[in-house]
Amino acid sequence: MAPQHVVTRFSPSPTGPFHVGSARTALFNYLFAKQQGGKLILRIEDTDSERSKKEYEENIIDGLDWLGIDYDEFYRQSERGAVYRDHIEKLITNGAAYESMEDEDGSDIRLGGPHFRPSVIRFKNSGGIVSFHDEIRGEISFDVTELGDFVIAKNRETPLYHLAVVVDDMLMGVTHIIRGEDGISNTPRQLLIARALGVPEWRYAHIPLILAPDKSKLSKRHGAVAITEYRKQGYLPEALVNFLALIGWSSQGEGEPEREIFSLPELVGRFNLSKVQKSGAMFSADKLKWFNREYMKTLLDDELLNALTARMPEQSPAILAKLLPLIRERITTLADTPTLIGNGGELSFVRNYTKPSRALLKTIEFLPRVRGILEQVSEPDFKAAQIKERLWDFATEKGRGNVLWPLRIALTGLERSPDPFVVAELLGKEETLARIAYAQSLA
RNA sequence: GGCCCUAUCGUCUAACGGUUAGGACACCACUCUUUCAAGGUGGGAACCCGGGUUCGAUUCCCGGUAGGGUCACCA
Repeated sequence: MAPQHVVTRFSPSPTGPFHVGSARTALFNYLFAKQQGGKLILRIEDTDSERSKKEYEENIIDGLDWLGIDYDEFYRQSERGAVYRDHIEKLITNGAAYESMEDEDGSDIRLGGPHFRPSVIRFKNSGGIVSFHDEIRGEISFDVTELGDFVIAKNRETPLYHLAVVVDDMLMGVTHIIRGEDGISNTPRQLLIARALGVPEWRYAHIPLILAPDKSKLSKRHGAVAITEYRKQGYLPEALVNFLALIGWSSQGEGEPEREIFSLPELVGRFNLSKVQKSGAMFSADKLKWFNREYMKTLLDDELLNALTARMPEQSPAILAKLLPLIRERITTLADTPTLIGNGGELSFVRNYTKPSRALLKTIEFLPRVRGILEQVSEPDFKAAQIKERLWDFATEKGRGNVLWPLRIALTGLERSPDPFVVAELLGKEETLARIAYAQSLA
């Protein structure tokens, strides 16, 4: 048999914002396809014109782009009406489907009355056991008898989900169907249709669902689920991708170094369907934060600065640049920065001087001496390390708590802030001396 | 409820019959710093239960229990 080119597809329905669960499904499809040297198809399943919205389609496309998941082909089911129509005809012609005038209970639906409904197209189901191989779970079988003659199209023009999916997967040359675990129960119906159409079967892989803290399927009511939301919250796409890849999949194994940080290309290299977990996994916001921090550490200074200034155009880039090292070690996401430099924030002292309260200062006894020492430090030497060196012995002699704490409070007025040496450098000699003098006067 | 899937620290996971059951996140302690953050060091913490199979089961099989998914003229 000739080697078959791998084709996977990600097929969201645009009925809501791009969800982290969908994003992970998309990612797994991408990783597998790329690794196999195959292609990924993005197929918008918008046959339900009532619920499908253009804005959601855009949201999905933008989200994929932001995450760096690119695809090779794009389709929209709403534009493929003729294709489905032909296959509905074909199924009716070869006797696999029929136009049904009866309701589930067998009553004729054309007779009018309060329950009048138009006729539908049903699949003629002869029952029996249908089984398939799942790459992750192994053999799965269903008794399809109970499914009855299920509906595959509203009429000769309008396909329903199962039919559209099967026709598309067939025509688009899909080889591997990688989707959420909730698709397992759809599989037998689709397989029945596929057999009637004479499709060689696909390889299936049903990946576990992402669970909320209460172990139910993750949804809106559990907080942020939209990719857009994470973007807004200042997460880096690389961090989100890395995190998502490691929910329900692990590269760890015999001989593998125990590592968790992987770039997208590295993930492509290591991905393996058979190492995908069988059980659902909870979404851990803490772990995501950790990944984000790890990725932020790797940002170069100017990259971080650019990201920050883009988010806070009203903020002076000069101040941002000055505070960068301090911001860097304090933020989890880019969005944390405004609270840090905003009023009352740990780094707010550069722009606003909060008047130190007497109680917070504790003692001002040594402030004059401190000021005296700092006056001796030359302008070019007014750096954290030098300032610390000059002050250290005196502080140690008098008790560091008695010297350093009041100094820091005098300079910032804040209960929490970076250490006094760094603060002094940031403020500059003149401002530092002025603030100390002011604090002294508070007695 | 029927059908289907699943079951290792609180969470994400490693292990593919014999291990002191490993790592990461979170947590706690200590350290650095008399603040905060970051850093460093250390610690507590798991094989759902019951039967088999086997010299030996976390690992294989069966049952139970629990959790999840799905039961549309939605996708």
